[in-house]
Amino acid sequence: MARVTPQEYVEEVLSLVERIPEGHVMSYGAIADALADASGRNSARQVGTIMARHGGGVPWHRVVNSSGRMPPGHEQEARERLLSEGVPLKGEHVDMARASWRP
DNA sequence: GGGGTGACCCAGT
DNA sequence: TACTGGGCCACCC
Repeated sequence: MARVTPQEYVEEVLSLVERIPEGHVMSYGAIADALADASGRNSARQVGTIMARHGGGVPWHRVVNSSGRMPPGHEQEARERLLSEGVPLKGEHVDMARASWRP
């Protein structure tokens, strides 16, 4: 029983992404877990798809996978932005141990 | 109506 | 953290 429409779920995800403080990042799973009850479904994969389709208006570079890996095709851009915000990077991936953030 | 795809995750090694 | 294998579910053809 979906309490919110898919569009509202997208808005929830984008809203949470905008809430991520500078210098920190959040994993897709963490976002899905934080909004799990908002729609009754929890799948990091759906969050990733949402970001791919509607992440153009939010700091998508602050969202990475659990390994600290960046979205394919935007790795360099994400790396530059994270570095500019002071996010601890470890080579080509984010240092989750220090950058991971939780609402 | 059926099948493949993907900005992923977890457990075990 | 890294690598492998298996699972999950909305979206697209």
